Amino acid sequence: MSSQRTVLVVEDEPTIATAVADRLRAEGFAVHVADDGPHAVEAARRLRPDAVVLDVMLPRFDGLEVCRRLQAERPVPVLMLTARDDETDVLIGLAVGADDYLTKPFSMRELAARVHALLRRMTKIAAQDPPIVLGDLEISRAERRVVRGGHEVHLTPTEFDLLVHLAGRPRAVVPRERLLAEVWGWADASGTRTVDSHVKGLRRKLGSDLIRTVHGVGYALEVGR
Amino acid sequence: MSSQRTVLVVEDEPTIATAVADRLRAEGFAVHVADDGPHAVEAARRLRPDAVVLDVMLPRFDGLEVCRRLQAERPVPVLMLTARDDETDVLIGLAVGADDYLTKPFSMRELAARVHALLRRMTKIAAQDPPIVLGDLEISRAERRVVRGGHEVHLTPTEFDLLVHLAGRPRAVVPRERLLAEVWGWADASGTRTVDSHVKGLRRKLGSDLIRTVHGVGYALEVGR
DNA sequence: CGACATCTTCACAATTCGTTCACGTCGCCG
DNA sequence: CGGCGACGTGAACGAATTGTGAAGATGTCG
Repeated sequence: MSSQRTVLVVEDEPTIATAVADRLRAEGFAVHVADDGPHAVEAARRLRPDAVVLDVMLPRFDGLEVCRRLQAERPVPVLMLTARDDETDVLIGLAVGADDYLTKPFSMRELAARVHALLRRMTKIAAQDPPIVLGDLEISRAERRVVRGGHEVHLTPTEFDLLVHLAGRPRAVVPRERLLAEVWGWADASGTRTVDSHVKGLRRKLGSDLIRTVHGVGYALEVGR
Repeated sequence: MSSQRTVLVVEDEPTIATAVADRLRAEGFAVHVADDGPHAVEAARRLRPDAVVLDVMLPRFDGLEVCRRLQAERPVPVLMLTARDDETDVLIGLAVGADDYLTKPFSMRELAARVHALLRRMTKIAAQDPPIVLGDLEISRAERRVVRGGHEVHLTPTEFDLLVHLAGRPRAVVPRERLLAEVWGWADASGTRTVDSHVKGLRRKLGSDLIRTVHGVGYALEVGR
């Protein structure tokens, strides 16, 4: 249950990156490092880290842009590293969704403390974010776990996101296009069977009665009120 | 938020469209862009967005016309973008069902704030679009389900859409030409028996007393008040 | 590197749906 | 009352949509 937390460090300066990564690993985190904007967004998408440590100055596109994109895809706590004590950076950073900031130079001790604080704060918020209970189906978004009929079911990340989106409007039909947009971030909905594939997975794991298909439109979650 | 919100942006100017879309994505919305009137109506039908950001000036037919058609199909909050501070536009916009408006030039920040406000307001007012209840007939558009006399009846997509359009004006005669236009999107109403065919299906499934034929004109839903 | 998990696509089968056709019936009008 | 056009109906065809198993690609982890 208290599974290891994952932190994504986005920093192009190898010296700093290594130092930060080592310290956070010593604190018990699983750490991944990305060295520019595109890599960071990419890595976050795959990794779904519990927190991101983000340098403002980066190759390709900067930390602010990264932050904006991360928040657009999935809310994630961000600790921003600013080079100078420039209030502008800080304000902009907070505007695009950063949750805390640290001015270089900073001590590793302080960094670790901030990351811990960030995660504590976030898990508190997540804990207030109540599980979705629909009949005999229970979805905990904070823990990303699903229970049906009393026992836990393992879902892949995509399956989980899909289920959450369907559960957001219980019994209502969610168009495939909309699922593609919200879960996958795709604009083009033609010629792909991805949604169907994952619905198949959900039905296999959760029972074939859970998801109703509405021909020509989309899918709907069928649950007791 | 329980589930991500989808916004449809209707704007033919690529620069503005991109800027608006990016900002809204950064705010956590799933965004789709349509670049003219027909595309907008089409996209809204498939996507069922939670809100629409709509430019008044558009190719093919203008924003007001789009707004009118959207409201005719399904109530959806609309934020209208007007080029100049012309009160006429604003008044007409509000008349055809827009819920708020913004005069160009506007800041992205303001746009985002308006969209958020729109959704907050709307979710409070209409938690869900309520089912249509007509005598012993119950139609849930969100679930795309129909119940008559207490038990559920399965309708095909076209049958369902047809029924909804008839139920939109209970007891009134809806001309076939109008049905063809609204349900099928056909301009040409001659030489086809498609409407009749689907009315047949509805009568078979829901009872022959439900739909009255008005010779030479169209059909009407006959239901208790 | 090799085992494993995940995501997406592909090809094929099964199902569902839409439209038209042919023909019988009905209603309006002179 | 007779005719003509509109409507009802069942069948049937093709088209579109979905279910499904498996393969390929990619990435993760030890």
